[in-house]
Amino acid sequence: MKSDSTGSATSAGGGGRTRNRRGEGALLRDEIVAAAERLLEREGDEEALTLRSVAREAGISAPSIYTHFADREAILEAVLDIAFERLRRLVLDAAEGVEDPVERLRSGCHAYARFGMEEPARYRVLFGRQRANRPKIGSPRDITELPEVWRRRLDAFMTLVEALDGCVKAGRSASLDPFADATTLWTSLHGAVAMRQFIPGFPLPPVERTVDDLVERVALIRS
Amino acid sequence: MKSDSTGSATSAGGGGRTRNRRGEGALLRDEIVAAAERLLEREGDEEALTLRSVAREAGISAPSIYTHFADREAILEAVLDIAFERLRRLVLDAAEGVEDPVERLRSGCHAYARFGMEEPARYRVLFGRQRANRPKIGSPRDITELPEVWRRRLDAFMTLVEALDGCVKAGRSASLDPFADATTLWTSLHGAVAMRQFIPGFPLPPVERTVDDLVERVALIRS
DNA sequence: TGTACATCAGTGAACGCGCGTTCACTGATGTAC
DNA sequence: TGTACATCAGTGAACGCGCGTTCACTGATGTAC
Repeated sequence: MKSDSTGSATSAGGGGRTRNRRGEGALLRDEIVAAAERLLEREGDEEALTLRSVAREAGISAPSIYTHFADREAILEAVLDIAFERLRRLVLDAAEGVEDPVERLRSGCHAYARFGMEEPARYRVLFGRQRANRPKIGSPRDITELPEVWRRRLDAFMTLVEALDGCVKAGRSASLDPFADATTLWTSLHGAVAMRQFIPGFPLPPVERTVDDLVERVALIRS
Repeated sequence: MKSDSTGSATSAGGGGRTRNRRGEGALLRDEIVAAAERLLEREGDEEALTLRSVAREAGISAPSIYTHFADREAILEAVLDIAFERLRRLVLDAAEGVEDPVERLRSGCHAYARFGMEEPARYRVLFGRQRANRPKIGSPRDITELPEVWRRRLDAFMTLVEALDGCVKAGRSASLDPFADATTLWTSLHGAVAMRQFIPGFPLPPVERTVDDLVERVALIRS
């Protein structure tokens, strides 16, 4: 019951997992990441991802991790990668193919909020407590000066900026500064999602309604 | 340099602190809380407040804490108390005495955001990672059903609701649902503050401008 | 005024825990000859 | 086809660390008589 070395998660009982064949050692990397993802979803908290807990969940010994990851931080990095790739995909897919610029913006915003509500642990990995490697730069002039890791994370955000631009160009938004208004819209969406995660018992309106209100009002959509 | 028992923080050098006189033992409670506050501000992270680190900062031995606090959690509770009392005061003071309802709302919102920007660690204690004792209730009908600890925390928020109500009654806001719109305004302020803390290098507009935009647009102020 | 004693404020040593990481190893598997 | 050997995938034991908490204690200080 309190065994440390044997995680009962993957193959449980008897002999434990069978090791990979020669030349297929790299497969374990994926198993480790999958275990970390499982743990994250189950515990809902990045802090639950210790090197040892991940190893336990994957059904391997702790030192085995080091064949595939430099240290604990590298595992978190991999989880982070997955999270923002997923957010990117969801937002891009939602906007893709939607012709009407306002609907395009709305659709992207709803996808963003839905991700936050339905995959709260992953969302928090992206935008919860700040990680070690946040940008140290003082005040970049524009988004392209941000470090690579941040640009990738903000890909989804850039979709919103472009969508709002589209609304302005089509005369559907009265925004005088689409970039600034897109950032405000984005941080407002973040607040809507984060607070709903934080105080689940609080009588906030359904997130869909708040998203609609925010898009219309913050992005100055003409009705 | 790596002494554990002697924190060099308060009285440093020679004999260490002088113990309180008989009957004045309760004074240590305040010293402990003050040490926790100092640590919080210096480290910027609630997690830095371990029972031992607080004791070190206060210049006392770890077990001495137990005379005044049941456990580590109780120290955090005290820090939380301070944080939301401070937020309450700032927002109430900002709104107090301002006659014009729109200005009253604006003033309260700016105070909220200023608190978040100027005392980020304290703000995060209030609205960062969720604590153990968040409300377990399902879906309260209104705010008065929330547990005491949450009602106190949301006192500042209620000021915003009332201020928005004032705007509506004065015909200065077109809001049809002041409570819902106040919550949206609040979570948007939270997002604006939280994201600025999270990505300090990102070229977001000055928070004051975003706050003004949010008040005007989300609260549907007539201009 | 003197003294025995209770109380109070606080300490030092120790506990068991889970953590990240290192190290020497084991045993199966493929390969060169 | 047989065999010695290198390589690969992964393990078990151990390390030092800081943590929260417990326990028996110490020494100064006020108080009862």
